Amino acid sequence: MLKITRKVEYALIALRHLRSEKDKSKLTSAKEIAEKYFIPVELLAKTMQHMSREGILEAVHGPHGGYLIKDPLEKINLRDFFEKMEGPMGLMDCFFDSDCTIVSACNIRTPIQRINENMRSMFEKMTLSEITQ
Amino acid sequence: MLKITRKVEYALIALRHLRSEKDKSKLTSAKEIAEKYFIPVELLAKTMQHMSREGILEAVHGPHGGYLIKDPLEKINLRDFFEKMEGPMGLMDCFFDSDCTIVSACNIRTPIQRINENMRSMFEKMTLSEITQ
DNA sequence: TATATACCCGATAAAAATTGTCGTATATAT
DNA sequence: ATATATACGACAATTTTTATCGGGTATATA
Repeated sequence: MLKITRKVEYALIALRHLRSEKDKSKLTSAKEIAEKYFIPVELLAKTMQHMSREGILEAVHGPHGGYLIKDPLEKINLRDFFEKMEGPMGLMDCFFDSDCTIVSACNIRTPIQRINENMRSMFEKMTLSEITQ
Repeated sequence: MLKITRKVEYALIALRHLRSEKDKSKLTSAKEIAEKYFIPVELLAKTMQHMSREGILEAVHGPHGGYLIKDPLEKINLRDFFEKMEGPMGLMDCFFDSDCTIVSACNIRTPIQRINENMRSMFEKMTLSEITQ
């Protein structure tokens, strides 16, 4: 309950690793990171591909290729990051799918929504750079 | 991701219902609430039993029995409530289980823990009464 | 230009967690 | 006595998460 997914976890590990690279222009491959942190290669690869699609990382193909952090992590807040990786964030499903049979009778939608906003705004105030340092 | 469980959801629905009962000494059965909100009876029953074990509700056996809110909901904060219902709250498993193979190499434990504390303290500032009104 | 390396991505399989059901027991009002 | 309601462990079904597989494309280098 209230947990982040492995995908997000792996993404953070990768970012943190890339960030702590002294030479900021050094490329690091998914394989390299996966091995270092004992993460399934394929899965980490996909995760990094995802970040690259979202413009968080920059990818370079071919031998000696790999990834690079694109924009300063200070610029990306945690809410945006989580939602880029996992879609809209909500304590309950009913905020995205609408196929909830209870919905009409539901008596907690509004209050939950309030908490949700609190949570979103909390994450909005934190940036990726705070997690990766 | 970052979702509450149905169990907690059902618990909140039940609390909200009990709370809005005009006659504060009126008992309401699990069956009654389950039918009103289209929740599986057995599941809601268990959830209410759980709340009763935790001292949130008071149970009365036998015909015309049911549940009653025990102490004012203002007194219970959301962190306590969530943790009573679902165990310790943490963004990642590594804060409870210690059987994470990465742990020694993990580079994000500390920062994640910081966010975790933020989240816990956010929920600590809200009480059950805010959700159920 | 052949080859090896690395990114890219959809489909699918395996594992885990959540959600729901069942059977049985206990308490109590009528 | 009986019907109603809570109590609870064990199990089954479902859903979600996690991981793997098989095929692609790009590019450095020999």
